[in-house]
Amino acid sequence: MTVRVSCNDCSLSQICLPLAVEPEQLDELDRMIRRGRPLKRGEHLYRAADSFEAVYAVRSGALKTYSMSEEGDEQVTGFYLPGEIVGMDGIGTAHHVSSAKALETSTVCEIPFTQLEALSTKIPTLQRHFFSLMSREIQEDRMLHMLLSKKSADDRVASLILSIGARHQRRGLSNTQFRLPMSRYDIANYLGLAVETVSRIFTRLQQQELISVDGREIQILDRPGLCGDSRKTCTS
Amino acid sequence: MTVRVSCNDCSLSQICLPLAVEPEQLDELDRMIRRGRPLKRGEHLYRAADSFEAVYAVRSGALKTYSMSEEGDEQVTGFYLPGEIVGMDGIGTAHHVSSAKALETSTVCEIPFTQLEALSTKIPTLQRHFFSLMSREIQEDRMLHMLLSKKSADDRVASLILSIGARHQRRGLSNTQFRLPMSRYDIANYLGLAVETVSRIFTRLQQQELISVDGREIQILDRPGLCGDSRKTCTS
DNA sequence: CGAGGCTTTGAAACAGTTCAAAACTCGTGG
DNA sequence: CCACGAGTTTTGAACTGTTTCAAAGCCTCG
Repeated sequence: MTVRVSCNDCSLSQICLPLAVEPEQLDELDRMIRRGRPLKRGEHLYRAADSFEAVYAVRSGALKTYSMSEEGDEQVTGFYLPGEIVGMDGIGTAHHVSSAKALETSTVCEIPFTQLEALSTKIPTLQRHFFSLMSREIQEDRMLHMLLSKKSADDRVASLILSIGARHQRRGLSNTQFRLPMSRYDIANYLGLAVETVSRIFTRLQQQELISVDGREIQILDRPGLCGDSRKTCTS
Repeated sequence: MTVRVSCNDCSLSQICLPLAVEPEQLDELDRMIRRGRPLKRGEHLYRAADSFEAVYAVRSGALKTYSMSEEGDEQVTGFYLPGEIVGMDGIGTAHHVSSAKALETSTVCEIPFTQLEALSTKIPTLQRHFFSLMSREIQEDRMLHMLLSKKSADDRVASLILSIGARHQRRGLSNTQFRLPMSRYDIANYLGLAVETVSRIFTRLQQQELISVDGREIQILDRPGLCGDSRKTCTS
C-alpha cells in the first residue's frame, strides 16, 4: 500500500531531486518513486550487506546511517533530514556498506537506482545533479575530516548545531530554534567524542550564553559566538 | 606539448577509467584526454577556487589534496597514487574546493569533465563506473571517519601503511615493501595527529617488529600483527 | 659544503576519556 | 492517571593518550 503523493505537491521539491528535472519530465521521475509506509523510530530503512537497489529521499522525520567495525562497535556516519538523499554509498559495491535507521517516525521516497540511472542518460541535468549530490557528499566528508582531525570538542559540537540549523533553513524553517532528532549518544559517536563530553559541552555552551538547551530543544542565542567558536564559515 | 601515450599502452588501464569502456569505444575516451608535462614535486595540479574543468587520473608519482580552514591551517584530505582519480570533489560547486599538489614528480591524464559527462550518457557502463568511483570515495571517507573518531593513533598509522600497501598491490607491485611518497607531516595532518606522535609510532611499530622503517622506506614484517593492531579487515 | 626542511627524542602539560553514580524522560501497562 | 523501568542525560573525580614545547640530529639538493 503505497501512499499517493506526487513530487508536484511535495514541499521539498525545491531542494530534492525534482529540482533537476523539467516540469514536463517530472512525471516520469514521479512514476518510478515508491512511497512506502512510515518507518517507526528505530526501524531500519536498509542494513549493511543488503543488496543495493535504490536511494531514498527523506520526506519527513530523520535518519542516521552507521556502520559496524569488526569489533562490533558502531560508527554513526551521517544524519539525514527531509529533502536529503540517503543510500548513495552503496552504488559502488552493489550492496549497502552501512545501515540506515529512523531516529523518529519518518517517511522516505524510494528511488530505484537502475531506473534513475537510465533516466539520467536521457536527462543530462539529472545526471549532472546526481554527480553534484555525490560530489557534495564528498565535500562534506572532507569538512568533517577537518573537524575531527583539527578541531576541539567544543568546535565539533558547535559545528553540528550550526549545520542542523542551516539544513532547517533550507526547508524554510527557523535556523535558530529547532529540535535535535538524535540522542547525545549519536552526537558523541558521530563526532568521535564520549557522551559525557558532549553533555558537558552543551552545558558549557549554555553557560556561555551561546545557546539555550532544553533536552533536545536548541535555541541559538549568539550565532557569531558559536561560529567563532567553531571557526566555520557562518552561512545562515 | 602533450605527450603521446594512449590508454591502450597504459599499464594502468585495468584499474583506471578504460576498464569501463569497450575497446571499440576506447578511442573516443582516449581522444578527449590531455596528457601534460610532468608536475614537479610541490607543483599544484589545481588550487582551491580554481574553476572546475576536469578530473585527473594519476599516471605516475603521487599527489595529495588539501584544503585550508579560515584560520589558514591545512587539512590534508587524501593521497592519490597511480591509477586513481583526483578532483571529483569539484563537480558539485563548479570550482575546486581543495588544492592538489604533487608529492613527487608526477604525471596525470586530464579528463575534461563536460566531455566525460557527455560520453557517459552514451556509454552507460562509463556512467555507472563514474558513479561507482564517487560512491567508493564516499565509502572510503566513511572508513576514515571511523578511523579518526574511534581508533588510537597506532591504529591510524598502521591502517594508512596497510592502505598504501594494498594500493601498490592493485598495480602489481609488492604490498609488503614500498616507499611512502608523503612526509611525516602529511601523514600526521591527514590522520589528525601531531608529527611527533607519528614519528614515535613508526619507531614503536619497528620496535614491536611489525614493520621495518628506513626513512620513507617501509617493509611490513608482521601483517596480521599490524592488521590486528588496526583491527581493519586485512585484505591483501 | 652549507642551509633549510624533515625526523627523532625527551619531559611537562592538558584535553578528553573512563568510571561511578545520581537525576531525569517518556512510553507502557496496571 | 499514576507508577514503573529502561534508556538517556548530567555531574564529579581520577586517569591517560596525545599534544606541546624544546632541542638535537639528519638528510638532500642547490
